[in-house]
Amino acid sequence: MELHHPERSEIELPAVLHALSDPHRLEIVRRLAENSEPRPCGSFGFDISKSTMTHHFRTLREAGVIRQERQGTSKLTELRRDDLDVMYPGLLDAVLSSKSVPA
Amino acid sequence: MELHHPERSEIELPAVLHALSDPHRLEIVRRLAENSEPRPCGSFGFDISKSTMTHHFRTLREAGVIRQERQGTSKLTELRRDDLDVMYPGLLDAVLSSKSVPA
DNA sequence: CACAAAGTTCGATAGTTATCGTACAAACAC
DNA sequence: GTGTTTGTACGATAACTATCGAACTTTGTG
Repeated sequence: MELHHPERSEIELPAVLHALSDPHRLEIVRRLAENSEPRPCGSFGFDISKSTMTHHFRTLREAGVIRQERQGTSKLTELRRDDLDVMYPGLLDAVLSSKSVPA
Repeated sequence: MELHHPERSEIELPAVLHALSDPHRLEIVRRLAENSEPRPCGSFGFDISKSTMTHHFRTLREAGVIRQERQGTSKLTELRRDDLDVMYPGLLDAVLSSKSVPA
């Protein structure tokens, strides 16, 4: 399947806010921000099923929050910090600077 | 009915992000920010029903984004900018500084 | 080739949400 | 009192969402 990523200019604020409003997805974004190396989806030790993880990653990707790329049998994920900082300056920093809550 | 407002320390980030992720509610918050006078709920010319407006204002209030107070037959609404700026510094500014989209 | 690893797709389900119309309540004006 | 204004409560409904398990695909490894 093709991975659809919105262009920078197509990243919509309500979609970004909605993507970040789920505790699991918020935690994913926090961890991606702490460790800026792209990392596979499976490297988050959440206690939820693989198909649910797929759903959350797709939500983040389609909102323009993350970028995903196939790499062998896994899929590397990184934060679209550059694009988000241009479109919505300060938003990601504000979200990330608040205390983390266990997912 | 009693109006429940969360304490400042009880304002949860996912709830705030969710409250702001709806285009109607985002527009309400933008207008409250532009004109800092408390204003009645009916003073937003949205083309949605009164009961839906009640729903959106309740969502914003229970998330801790707005404060509401009865004043005669109407109800005055104002942004909880002080509390939001303490709990999540920069968040509201980042959201408000992005271009407005018609609801 | 067979097998393992990492994700996706496909229902299914239970819960939430945005919307409406109608009926109701509270405060005010007359 | 009768209305008027402003908003709430109550169903109802259609759409969306978070979750799962089972089957599948793709890539790499032996």
